Amino acid sequence: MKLTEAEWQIMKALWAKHPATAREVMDRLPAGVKWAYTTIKTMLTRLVEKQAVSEAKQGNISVYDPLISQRGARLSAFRSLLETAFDGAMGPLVHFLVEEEQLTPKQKQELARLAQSQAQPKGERP
Amino acid sequence: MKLTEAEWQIMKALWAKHPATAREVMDRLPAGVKWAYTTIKTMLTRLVEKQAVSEAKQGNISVYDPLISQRGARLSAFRSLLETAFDGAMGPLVHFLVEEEQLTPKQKQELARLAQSQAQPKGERP
DNA sequence: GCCATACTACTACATATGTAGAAGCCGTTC
DNA sequence: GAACGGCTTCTACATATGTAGTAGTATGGC
Repeated sequence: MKLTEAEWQIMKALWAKHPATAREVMDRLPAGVKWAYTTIKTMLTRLVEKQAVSEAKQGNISVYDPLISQRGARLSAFRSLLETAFDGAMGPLVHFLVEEEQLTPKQKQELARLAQSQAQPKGERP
Repeated sequence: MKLTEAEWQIMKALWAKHPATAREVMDRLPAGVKWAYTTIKTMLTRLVEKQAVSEAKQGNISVYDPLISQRGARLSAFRSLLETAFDGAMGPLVHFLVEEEQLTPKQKQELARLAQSQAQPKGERP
């Protein structure tokens, strides 16, 4: 499920609160995003077509719900980046991440800590 | 410098060997990619317009060179993903990376190792 | 009952992206 | 010197994406 930039904005608003009406989505868009109400409707309609969002009518009002999770969306966005920009392999990305800046020392530490705890699970969990 | 999927293919071929003619680029595209020669030319022209690639004439033949590095392209693709899908923060991405699968245990170990070596620089640098 | 709202469906349109054909120019080969 | 093959520039066109207007319809307030 590949989302476009604009679709991400809508989805984020929906994930933040759902089910939600188009108007509610509108109210939750980041301050910078100033779209016409009908633009939001268009995006929502497209997302419904894509089956990223469900639409239910309450009376004549549409109420939307995400059908894909943020995690799922992140996963596919991430995989897509990995494919096109990093030869589809984690190796180059890990290298890039750690070597080529990006991380503050603190984040590096956290990363190291997390990675380690994952790499060597002591009392593993079912 | 935002590259599209197709443009990435071209750039990868160019990074692999450059300067290169359109035909050389064509020969270096991944096996799966079967584009008409003129398609490659179109992509190259667009990349030149975008200033991602330079074009020099040798006689009547165009020879292309990347103007942006793979590293640079990766960086901006990465940042773009971070922006749209991970709230622009490394935190969520690091969490995602480590928690939400993706890494083999081996990679996690490597990541931990790399991250640690970076996180605790002994003779630090200004 | 009538009006102002708010909502919906449909249509529109510019720009971006993927993909390629057509036509013309030039050097190599008989 | 005519034909062939390769290169170039232009043009084309479908689909995707971003963004929104218009017109019709239902609803709550007075």
